[in-house]
Amino acid sequence: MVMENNQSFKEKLINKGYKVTNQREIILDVIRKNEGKHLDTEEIYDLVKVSLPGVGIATVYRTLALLEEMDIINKIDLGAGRWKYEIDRNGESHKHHHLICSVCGEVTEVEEDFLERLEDLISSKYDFLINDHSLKFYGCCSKCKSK
Amino acid sequence: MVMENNQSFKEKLINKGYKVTNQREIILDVIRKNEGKHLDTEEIYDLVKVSLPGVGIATVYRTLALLEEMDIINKIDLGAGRWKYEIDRNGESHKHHHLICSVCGEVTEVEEDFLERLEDLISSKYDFLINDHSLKFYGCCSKCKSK
DNA sequence: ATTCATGCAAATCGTTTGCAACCCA
DNA sequence: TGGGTTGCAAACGATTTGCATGAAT
Repeated sequence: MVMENNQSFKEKLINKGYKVTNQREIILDVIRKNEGKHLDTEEIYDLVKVSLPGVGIATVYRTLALLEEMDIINKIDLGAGRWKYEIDRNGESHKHHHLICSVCGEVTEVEEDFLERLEDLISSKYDFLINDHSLKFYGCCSKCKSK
Repeated sequence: MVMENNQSFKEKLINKGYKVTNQREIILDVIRKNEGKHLDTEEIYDLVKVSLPGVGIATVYRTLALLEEMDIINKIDLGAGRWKYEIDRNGESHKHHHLICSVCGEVTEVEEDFLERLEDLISSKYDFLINDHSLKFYGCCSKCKSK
């Protein structure tokens, strides 16, 4: 199968003493080719099975944990016990927020980050050192509104 | 045992054809008496067992779901798969944010709500009708910083 | 007496782990 | 060859459900 732009992934694996396997390449490929779709573990598993019918879900869980540890993907907490995976863009994952449609479940990214001043204010008022934040808006997306 | 200010709770139960039981009164009492402590299900269970040693955890789960359905408590999503319960204050539960200490797990409430202008901006730019939002800051609380 | 609620245990769901077989280096 | 990796099944923790018993009305 054809892989694109996974040279650094292979190198990272080798550098850490890990092995380059079909499963790992296909799982990362599925995440890359579905960027923006905010796949969860089960959805990734289903897509990987298309190329690799015999794959076990344990391998998917283990590979997602590995990719996260290697800072290749981020596990995004959508709240309500839901998670999604997305490609890490140089540690800038916290620099955007999510719009979560309560009707269809669609997740849209809001590229801006508006919270710096608010962080400063809270940080001093509550004497709390802020490392990260998570901001989600729940409601109804434009597609669902028009129905 | 002495219960305070649960008249409306009893009335609501009766109005809906539910029964007033010791378990239900004690569980609500525990949540009321620990407001601000952000108890999860297991912690509520442990506290209820003090007054009612034989209680089953299924009863706690069922009663929490009932209290939520009756708008007496809110289930607050703290992210990272963690939840807490708090007394419903007339649907104003979304008007505050949470500081979550990554070291000790302490949850502090930030009473202010700063997001109205941001909501307006996002709402028009993304054509997304916002019903609710969730904002969490992760970091290190003052107690843990000083250690 | 009737009906709903409870406690218990079994079932379920998503995730993790132990282990023998397997495969990449 | 040898150690990391896989698939499978069992284990796991949190939550839910079925059912007979027990309590509230």
